[in-house]
Amino acid sequence: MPAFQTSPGMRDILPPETARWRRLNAVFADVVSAAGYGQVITPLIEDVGVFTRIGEATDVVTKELYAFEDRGGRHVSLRPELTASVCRAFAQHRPAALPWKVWYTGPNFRQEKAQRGRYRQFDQVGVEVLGVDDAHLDVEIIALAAEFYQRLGLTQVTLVLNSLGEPEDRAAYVAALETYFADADLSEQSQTTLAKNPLRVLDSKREHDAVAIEGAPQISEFYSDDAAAHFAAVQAGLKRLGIDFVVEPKLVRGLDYYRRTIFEFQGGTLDSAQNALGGGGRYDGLVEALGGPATPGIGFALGVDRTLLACDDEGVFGDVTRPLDVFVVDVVGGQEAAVLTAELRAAGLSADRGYDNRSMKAQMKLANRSEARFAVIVGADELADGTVVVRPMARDAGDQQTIPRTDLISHLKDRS
RNA sequence: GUGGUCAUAGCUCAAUAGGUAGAGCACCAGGUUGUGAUCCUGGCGGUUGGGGGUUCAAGUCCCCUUGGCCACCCCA
Repeated sequence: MPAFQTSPGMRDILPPETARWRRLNAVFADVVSAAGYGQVITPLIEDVGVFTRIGEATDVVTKELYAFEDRGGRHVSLRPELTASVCRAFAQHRPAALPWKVWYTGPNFRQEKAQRGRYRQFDQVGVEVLGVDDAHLDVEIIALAAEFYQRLGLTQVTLVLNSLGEPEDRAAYVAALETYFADADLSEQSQTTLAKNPLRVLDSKREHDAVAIEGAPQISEFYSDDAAAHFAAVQAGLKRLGIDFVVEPKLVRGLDYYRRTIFEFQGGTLDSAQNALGGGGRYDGLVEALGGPATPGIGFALGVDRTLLACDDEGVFGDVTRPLDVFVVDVVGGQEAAVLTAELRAAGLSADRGYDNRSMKAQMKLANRSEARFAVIVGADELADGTVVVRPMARDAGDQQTIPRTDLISHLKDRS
């Protein structure tokens, strides 16, 4: 057993898996860049206050924060999510040109018990837009996420949609829920939840609570005219773009800052405990809560791990490793391989080589394992003649040939 | 955080009623002194997650601990 292993809930991501990560990020960057979004990179560590503002009734903040005091006595924390950091950055730098449309990718940290698709350090990709209240923006945001999934090849993704109404609507609804649930037959855990955040009771998966939740008042009964109109506009916009969705009145997302539009993408193949691939919503009060000007905002974050799991389950987005062009086999000491790989790489061809002056057989095995398209072989004869052997590695790619060493680059380029 | 379950070579797994750990894959080396992917032979490789206990004897029983997985919780 090794002396050290990754901490609980943490893990290494090694090749070839890392290639899939890069690919996923590249697809995401393509989608959002094409929509005018710029990348932001914010610190992993923030003043803990940045995160405590996102909700006193949120486990992410109250129980799972990696908070500590640094050597200067500052109370800081690893970020549990990125929306708060982006809003803090907005409040700090006050970009003048609105809307401010940004995207990001990176790790987040939550100290909860890990299981499949749920790690203490987990990556998200996401976008945030600040400064625009338009329902068309809600539609655009959702459409971007949908396009991302589509580009990956995922088909079993369900968009679940709801609106929490304006803050006053939400407050009125919460009050109504409190009254209703006070007399309802709830499980012990849900009664605890009720005291902290009545909305969250709707999320309970316990059978005990099913009847009570079924009969609970619906948020839609509390929408103001504006909220109802906004929600209707969002739905109409999605239909116009041919994006399927399901309105789920009981959808309440974890973070407390959401207002009006909220949405979640659920994978069809994952177990319910991890089926939330990603989600987001409108958070019109968050920038203000962080000391900035009153600014509407909306965004989403998508879990990279879970998205990759969903890709596995659907059998899409499989092998993304780029095959090598050339593997150089040098059985005359290794110096020739050093020169040849340098030349090949400079010419834009990918090239690897064998080391330790191993036998030709051993080096050919390496060439085979590397999945290179060609082996370039240099032995004593070739060295003396100023030639190289170019051997195609695929089964039906023809015979190897000996060519002048000076022709190697052009020869390979002709054959690719 | 609570509960359940599991933990044996790098990987996937075996090991009858407790008796001093095996296989496949992978890796390495050979198979007529230059050539891989098939095949054959051989080799390397484990103080059975860690610690303690019961026993003449424990991978196999008991306790503790660490970690994975699953459910709850929460969320991406």
